[in-house]
Amino acid sequence: MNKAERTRRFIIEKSASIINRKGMAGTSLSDIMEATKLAKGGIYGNFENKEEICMEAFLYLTETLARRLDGAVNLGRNAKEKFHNLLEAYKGNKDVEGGCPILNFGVEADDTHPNMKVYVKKAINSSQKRILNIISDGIANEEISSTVNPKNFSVKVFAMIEGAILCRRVVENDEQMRIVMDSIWEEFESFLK
Amino acid sequence: MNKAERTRRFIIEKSASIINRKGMAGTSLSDIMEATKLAKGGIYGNFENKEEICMEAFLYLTETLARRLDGAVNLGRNAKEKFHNLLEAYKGNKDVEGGCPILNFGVEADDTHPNMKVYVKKAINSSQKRILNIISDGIANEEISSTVNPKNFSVKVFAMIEGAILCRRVVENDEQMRIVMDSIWEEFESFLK
DNA sequence: GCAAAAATAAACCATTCGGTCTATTTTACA
DNA sequence: TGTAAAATAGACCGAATGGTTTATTTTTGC
Repeated sequence: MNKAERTRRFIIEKSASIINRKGMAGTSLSDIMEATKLAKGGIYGNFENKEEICMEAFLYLTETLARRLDGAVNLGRNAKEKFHNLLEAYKGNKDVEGGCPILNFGVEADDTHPNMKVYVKKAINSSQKRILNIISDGIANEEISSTVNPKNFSVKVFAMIEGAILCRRVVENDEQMRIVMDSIWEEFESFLK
Repeated sequence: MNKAERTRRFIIEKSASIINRKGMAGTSLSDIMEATKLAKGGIYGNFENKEEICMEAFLYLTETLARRLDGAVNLGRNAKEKFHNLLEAYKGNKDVEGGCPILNFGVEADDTHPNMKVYVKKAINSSQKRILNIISDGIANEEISSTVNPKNFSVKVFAMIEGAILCRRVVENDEQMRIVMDSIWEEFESFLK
């Protein structure tokens, strides 16, 4: 990684949580300048424009999150453990400043940033696939009842988690998140053979 | 309603869907001027600042939505019909331009607009209460099994719906919304005596 | 360690931002 | 219908916006 790549990376890392919190429109170049302690030249020498920084910030945030979730899942030795670890990882993810990037960028991008929307779409897909794979594998090795529809379940669980994240952030307490997660887990356990 | 009140109302109605789509930070005064065909003086004579317009726009959007949902619910003669009507009303709510204001304003407000966050919090509460009341009443008149926890169910259903709205808007098709709604309905039916 | 290349600081740009002010028009009421 | 009050248009404001350019500094490879 040469200097340019390192600086680019540095700018993304420093900007990502600001953009995640304040939004794309709400984050100004001076915010980014302050966070990186770089002058405009230093930033625009590495990026085309603000939009490019936002794009990269989103990818960085989702990749970081994906790594964490995948890491948790992979610690499980079977579907039950994997799914449990995934829920716990989501619950404990408060430290990603600003909340879920899929939620934040998705809401802002849907009407105004078609390019960003494509990235968010992919991130939603990956998130649902992570759940789906656990279920499908669980069915394949006869851990989970084959009557379960993995696609439907993964769509539903993902929606519930995103909704719960919204509520946790706005209402400012964990009760609703706990209720939702407990409910997901209860349903999952009923699938186990 | 005198002229000032009418103009104020007019500005809110014209601005609301723009702010819902582009966000508070993403909506400029010139956007509002263009939508209302008013000059700055005409706008600032009726509002203190942009934030006040955003606040009122949110209230207008949520009140409009609440009226529609309540209207649908009240057409039902029992818990089953009421809940069915509510789900259908949510499904058909695509015409509120920009999607659910709770989602849009909630995501933008959570880190940056504490006053707005209070309003969103109240709107979440009302939405959950609408669901909760249907269930509680259904239990009271022995239509729904008393083993159901109305609070937990309403929290869960609300989270699922908001998550589904996000997915519908980003992924740009109704499949996930349909899956989520079908799943909610299936669970609800299992509660009926 | 030196020269070429890459990266950065900072002055600069036009434009837009939210917001104010005053002159004029419109409304409302007697 | 005349007049006082309310409402609006539009010029104006300074600050901040995203973005460009140029001169300087820092890296890099020999």
